[in-house]
Parts: sequence; C-alpha cells; structure tokens
Amino acid sequence: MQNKLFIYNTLSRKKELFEPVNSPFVGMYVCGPTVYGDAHLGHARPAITFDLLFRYLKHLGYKVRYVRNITDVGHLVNDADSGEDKIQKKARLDQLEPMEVVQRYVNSFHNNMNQLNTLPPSIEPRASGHIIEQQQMVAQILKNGFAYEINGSVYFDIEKYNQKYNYGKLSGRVLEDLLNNTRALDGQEEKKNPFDFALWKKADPEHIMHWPSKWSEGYPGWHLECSVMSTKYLGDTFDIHGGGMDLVFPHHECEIAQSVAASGHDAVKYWVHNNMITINGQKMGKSLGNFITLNDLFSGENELLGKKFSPMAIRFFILQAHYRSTLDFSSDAIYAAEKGLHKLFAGIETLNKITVSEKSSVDVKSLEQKCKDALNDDLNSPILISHLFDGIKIINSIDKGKNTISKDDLVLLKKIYNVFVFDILGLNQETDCGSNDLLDKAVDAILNMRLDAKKRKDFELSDKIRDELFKIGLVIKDKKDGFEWEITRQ
RNA sequence: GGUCUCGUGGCCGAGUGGCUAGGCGGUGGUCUGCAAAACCAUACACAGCGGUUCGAAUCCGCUCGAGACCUCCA
Repeated sequence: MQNKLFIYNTLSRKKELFEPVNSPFVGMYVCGPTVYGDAHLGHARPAITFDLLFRYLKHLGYKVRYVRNITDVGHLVNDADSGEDKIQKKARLDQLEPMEVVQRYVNSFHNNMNQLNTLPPSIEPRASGHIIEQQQMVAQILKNGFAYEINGSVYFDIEKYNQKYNYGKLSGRVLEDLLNNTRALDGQEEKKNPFDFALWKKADPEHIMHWPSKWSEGYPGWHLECSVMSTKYLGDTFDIHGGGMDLVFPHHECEIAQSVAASGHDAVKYWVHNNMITINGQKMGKSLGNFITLNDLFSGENELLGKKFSPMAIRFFILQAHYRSTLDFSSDAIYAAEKGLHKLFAGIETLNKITVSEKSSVDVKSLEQKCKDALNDDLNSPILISHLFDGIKIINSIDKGKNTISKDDLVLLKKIYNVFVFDILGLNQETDCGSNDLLDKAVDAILNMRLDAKKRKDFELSDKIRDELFKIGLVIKDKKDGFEWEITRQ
C-alpha cells in the first residue's frame, strides 16, 4: 500500500493508521440531521468533512458504503427523556402533519447538500423506518440484563453496565465523577440513576408520534437509532463512525454502551469527529439561536452578511480549516475564501492553456507527493490547499515563460488538479447563474462598441460604458487584444 | 463546580524543538490612455512569566484569556 492514511481516532486520542476491518470494503456511518428546520452552516461542516473522507477513501480504491441517517423521531426538546418531541413541536407550531415537517426539511437539506456538491450517501435510513429493529435491540439489551422496564418505559442501566464494561471511554469521563457533578433535572423520577437513558419511552396521551410495543405505546430513545441502523447496514463491526464533536457525549458514548450491551463487543473501529463552527468565538447552534442557514448564506439574506456567498465559497471556506479545529465564521473570512477560490480556478484555467517544452524546470512529482502526504496526515485539507496554491504560482511562472514544463509533466500536473481539486476536495466551477446566451451577446456587443471608442481615443465614452456596466454588476477586464468580463456576485 | 481543548501577524487559518505554511487585506511593482482584473515582489506572528535544551512559537510549570462537553445540538 503506497498510501498510508492516518486518521485521528477519538477513542485513542491518537492518529491511527487506517486499516479497514474487511478491506477493500469500508463502512462509514455519520450522524445526520434532525429534520425540524433548515440546515445551517454548522450542518455543512460534517457533511463536507465526511464527504472529503468518502471521496478520498474511494480515490484510494476502497469500496465504501456511506450511511448517513435522517433523524425524524425521538429527539426531545427539553430535558433528557421528558419533554416534547422536536418534530412534533414544530408540526404543532406549523399546523402540519409531523411527516410533513420531516419531508419539507429533508428536501431542503438534500437541496443544500447538492449545492455544496457533497456526494449522496449510499444509504440514508430514517429512524421512523426502523422502529421494529430498535425494539429488537431494546429487547436484546433487556435480555442481557443491562436495562430495566418501569411504567412502560425501558431505561439503560448505566451502573450495571459500568460494572462489566467501561462507560465513558470515548469522552474520557468517569462515571463516579459524573454522578458527583450532576445537575438537577426534572422528569427523572423513574430512573434508578440520573445517567440512565431511555431506550423506549412510553408516550404521553398528547404525544402523537408513537408506535406499539410489548412495553407500551411509545417511541424509541434518542441514541438507539444510530446503534441500530449503523450495524444493520454496515455489519456488527464496521470501520468509521463520524459526527460533530458535540455528539461525543452523551450521544456516542451511549451508542457504544448500547452496542456493547447488546452484542458484547464494540461496533466501531474509528470514531471521527469534526469540530464546531463558531461565530464571534462561540459555537453556532440551534439552541443558542446564533446560526445562519445555508439558504441565507446563498441568498445573502442576513444582517450579518451584507453579501451572498456561493456554495463553493462555503465549501472552500470549510476546507481551508482542518476538520478538528474550530472555524470562526465572519463575512470577511468567507469573502477571503471566495477570493482565494477564484484565484485557484483562474490558475487552473491558465494550466489548460500553457504550452510544453522539451524539459521541465519545475518539480511536478514532488508537488503530487506533498498533496498526498497532506491528505494522509489526518485529512489535512488546508495543507493540501496551500500546496495547490504553490502549484498555481508554478503554473503562472510557466505561462509567463519563466519556467518550462515537459509534456509528461504537464499531463501529471493537470491530473493533480483534476484529482485533488475536483475529485477529492469536491470543488467545482460554478456557472454564472445570471448568465445566458442573450446576455453574453448583448454585453459583447456593448463592449465591442467600447473597444471602438477606445480606438478613437474617446475615453470619456469608454469609461462611461465601463462604469455603467460595473454599476449593474459586471466587471470589465481589458486584455491586450480585447476584453473579458464577468458577473460579480452581490 | 467537574472533564477537556485552545490562545499564531489587520482577518481566516496550518505547522512545529533548529529549515517560507497558505488565503484575504496592506504596501511596492508589471500591465493599462487611466483604472479594474491578472500576475510578480514584499512587510507584519507565535498571550504573559519562568524552566528544560546547544537551540522553543513548538516540551514542562504557573498566570491571564477564550471556548467545548456535563441538557437537545453538526
């Protein structure tokens, strides 16, 4: 294996050599959204991070099955195990059928994910479609003695589990410490222990999303769906489980406990977590209300923005930071990313024009190696991008005649940009959305008249044309033998 | 309060015990009728104080500051 991918495993807190359980097959499960609102910038991060991983693993030749769930039931608004279902709440507020809410936001999510050019997962299972499987897992955990039933609800018995296994190994928590520092929460009377969590919850009379079971008319607990759906589609033991860092505790910790309690062994080999996007240094999140939806970013309709940003600018913005670092949002930061992306694509256009020589005065092979090394080092996309910018400098120097490139090297150089920029980073060149054939011809006609004016040295007229076009959003770029123009984004 | 993470130049953001990160912005230049765009070249940094070391921004300790998780959260 020439490529050795190292990936940071939250479980060991180390970068580990990636070796699939059953090579060349790779199973990857990523926690998807709870669909009760439009996706915001925070949702874009795991989507893009694991899209990058998905693409890179495929590039390395693995057969990857990528499963990302849709949570359409079971998450509660308030305290753990009491309170109202988020989707139900939203349905009540909007006077919609719960599944209507789900469908609306699933559609919106898919649309946003397409805009960001993330590849669709291989399987996108929904919690509501796996109620029976979840009940089966609850039964198995009960049978194994790590859960108890009370008043029609079933709770996971943390203390019992911790006697035999280690609850807290993912998040580095110690159960005793947790117990000593518990906040007082309401609605926990039924539980033996505050850290016990619901596997099955009896529905209150007003609760409209519920299913029959042998314990009660109720609904599944909020950690269960991932344990169930990941192993159902990826097998008892699979390679990668991903998600946001905020899910490490308690969500993923509980998932581990459930899986181990049910099957006796861990299901996941590598736990991979992306960090948060912050705004003014603080986590962007639904509950804090400081989030910006992707739709707002793309349309510019937000006070914080002052300008709209293309999906690719957002994608590039996220890829310019390492996935395990926080990334601070600001309009300026995304603007900078957008400009950088423009420069990258301009360089690639130049690459497609440069001419070959007998020999190369540049080292293309080492550029390729640096790009590979960057990704192999825990998906270091910012380093990869910095090398790609170095390459752009080389491309420009060849174009200007300061360096030369051989035919073979040019082929390789083009391959590098195709593979890394388009295939792996998943960037694409967006077509000008406002552009069309008629507009192209009209602007060309005007600019040809401007060219005539310039030849007559009628600069007053030519400048006026340039200024007027600029005002309506067109930038004119004069060239030695003509002109180019493009639409500026507002 | 407990556990953990982080503090890099105007901004975003890599990295690391000795070798330029990169992008945006700034400045200077090439180009241009002038601009713009593009390209080239540059300056600006490692929170503070100690310690380890031939050498630390990088390791250790302390101080200050910010944040995450402990409740749904990507």
